[in-house]
Amino acid sequence: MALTPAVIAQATLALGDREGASAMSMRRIAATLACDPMAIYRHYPNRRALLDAVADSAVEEVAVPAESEPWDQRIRAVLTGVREAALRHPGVAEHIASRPPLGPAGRRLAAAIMAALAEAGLGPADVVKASQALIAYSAAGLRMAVEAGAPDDRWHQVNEALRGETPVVGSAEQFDYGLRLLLDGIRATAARS
Amino acid sequence: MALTPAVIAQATLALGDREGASAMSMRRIAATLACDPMAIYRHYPNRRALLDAVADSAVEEVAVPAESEPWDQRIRAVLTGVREAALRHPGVAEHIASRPPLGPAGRRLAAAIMAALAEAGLGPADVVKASQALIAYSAAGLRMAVEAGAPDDRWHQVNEALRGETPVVGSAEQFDYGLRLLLDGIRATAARS
DNA sequence: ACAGCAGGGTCTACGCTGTAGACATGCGTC
DNA sequence: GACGCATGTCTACAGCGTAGACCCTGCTGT
Repeated sequence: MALTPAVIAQATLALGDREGASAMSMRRIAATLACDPMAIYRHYPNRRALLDAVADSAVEEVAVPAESEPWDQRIRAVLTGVREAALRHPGVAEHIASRPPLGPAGRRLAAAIMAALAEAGLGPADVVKASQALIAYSAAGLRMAVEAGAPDDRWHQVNEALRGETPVVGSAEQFDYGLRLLLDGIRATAARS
Repeated sequence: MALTPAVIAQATLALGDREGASAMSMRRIAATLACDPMAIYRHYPNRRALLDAVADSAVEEVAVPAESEPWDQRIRAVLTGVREAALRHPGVAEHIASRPPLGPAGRRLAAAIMAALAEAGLGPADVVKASQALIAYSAAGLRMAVEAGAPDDRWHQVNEALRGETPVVGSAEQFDYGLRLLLDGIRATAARS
């Protein structure tokens, strides 16, 4: 298997899926590729650049919703799509949540969100700010979901502390609730202007 | 200076203020305390527990707003207070944003938020979910603010990409905008029920 | 056909990390 | 005085990202 950026990224993604984020060290990645760790640096300048590429490739799975759908449905589709794609690849989920959507797939989705916000009636400045708020919220929710999975994590402890019904921290219901709050707020803001 | 948990935490906080998050390694902390790195483990089980304590001590600076104020003002006061306290201590800011408010200071503030949400008219289950949404959003905004400070960071690059006016990613205005969206959403939800 | 060059893979090594485990020291109690 | 316990010290381990030098291989210019 020839060593190319795409091959490295795909192997890294698979390794992260199998063994989690901490397994994605340069040495472990190289081991699965049966090459020297330093060989990877011929294709990526550093580890962070590689993880950026891996994160973007995971986000590629998310479909851009049709423009015929209402703007709020489109935003929900994109953000829950990213969330689900990230949770399908827990190894890179935290990295996805940590960085702006600068890869091609990420930019495509960010553009879809901003288009939907413009359609909602927000001005250009508000579109940027609202999209940042949506992305920030989603990133944090994703991060919580990933961390609440590890039993030794503090978020997991919070879940146990307020046990009584189903886990709340990091759950899809929790995520959706906050997303609704934001969309309600956007609707109100758009109506005011 | 006798080595106690409080002394260690305070020295760590000061070190982080001076030299940033990456300086807060066990060895560097021990160096400023003029003790062996392993001595710290007599007072904290591991590095994470120490950072938790440091984070909580930074949050202690935030005042709980008077109950006479309207509920939304109280929430804004707490969250912007935490944000400003964290930015005053950039070394632990990211750690504050990464973990639930489990220390005494953090729990006090979380309780204030939940009380305000109850006063807004939310039911018990919604209080929990809305508070999680607020905390998640604030954590992400804080994280962005910290990272957008480093010139090599990707969020910083996003700022430069959409330059045209003042920086938006991680700014206080940006944070406040999203917070208003959430509070508007909470108001709408409370009104519906 | 042959020299030269560049791209890609390998090897070694540096400085750093968190922390386990054994050892030393000093102090309060019986 | 003897013990035990808390505290600090030392060494060592397994791992990390990656800089810098080296080598091989295949293509290009003449």
